[in-house]
Amino acid sequence: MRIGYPCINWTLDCKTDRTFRLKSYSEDRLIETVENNLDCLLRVLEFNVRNNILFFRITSDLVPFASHPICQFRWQDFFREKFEKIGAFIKRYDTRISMHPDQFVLINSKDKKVFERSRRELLYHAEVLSLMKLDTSVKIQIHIGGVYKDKMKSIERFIKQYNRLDSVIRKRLVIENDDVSYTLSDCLRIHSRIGVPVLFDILHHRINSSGQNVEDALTLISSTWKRQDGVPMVDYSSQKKGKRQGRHAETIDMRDFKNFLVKTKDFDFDIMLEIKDKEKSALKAVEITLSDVRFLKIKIPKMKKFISAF
DNA sequence: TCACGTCAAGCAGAT
DNA sequence: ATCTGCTTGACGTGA
Repeated sequence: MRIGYPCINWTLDCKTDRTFRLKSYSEDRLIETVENNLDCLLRVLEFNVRNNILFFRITSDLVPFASHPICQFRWQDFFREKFEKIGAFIKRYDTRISMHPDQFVLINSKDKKVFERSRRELLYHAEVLSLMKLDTSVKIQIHIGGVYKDKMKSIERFIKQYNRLDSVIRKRLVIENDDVSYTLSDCLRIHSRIGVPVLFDILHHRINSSGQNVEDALTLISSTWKRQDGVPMVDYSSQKKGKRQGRHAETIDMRDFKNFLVKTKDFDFDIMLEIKDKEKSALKAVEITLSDVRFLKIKIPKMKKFISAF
């Protein structure tokens, strides 16, 4: 099991998701921003390895406007070596990477233009991971999309339009149950048709449940991940107390987390902590898994000492 | 230096 | 009809 957090590290004094306004787009601006984001990404990954955090979600904002028509610059060629260097670091320390395109990516949209924009955005995500030379266990997670007042038709449209996606996208795509529309059972039904692995989101399952307990859910999703997909990925977060359902907590609820670890001790998976304070909660989670013999299945870096990445 | 209006993209649910 | 949340505030103009 690896423990991770998404996109942002608050401890370091750099950002991996710096951006700018579309109106201020220029090649110089793009180069400057991407250079900053990639350099920072390597620093974040090194911070993570030093702290036994071997799972990390890379931000979709790494290359601003990458899938927008305004971007004609070949950032792939310009930054090829930097991407390779980051990828080498990731592989060397056996870090698991994921990406999560944002809410505008909709495979099952009724609007051809929305589907085409989504395809281009997914291609950008797949390109980033290919440039890092990462294998197909490195996944891009998306939700099923909109319901458009007819869930059955929208699921069929998802399947049809999924099959039109480029193979570089399909081999990395995984689907995740969401908090309002598509449940775990909906995702499993889609898996049975097209074989796409299912990522299990604990909090979404609590809010928008299809009835399974956590153990049964993990059994079900585990069989959707094949050898080339790596171990299953799970999104974990605590509900923010007294707030609207689905809001993420400020920091990890250690009692709830320990309960979860005990319940799931017989499964192997990588866990993404979707919690506001990011690496702080990940550090707490790593600490408990390393200090309590009941949870000793956590992965630690292959090499104790490592050469500085920068 | 700082306040604050606005930012590529879509949907669903709340107000 | 309009606003908010989503994985996350922060860019950039004007004073």
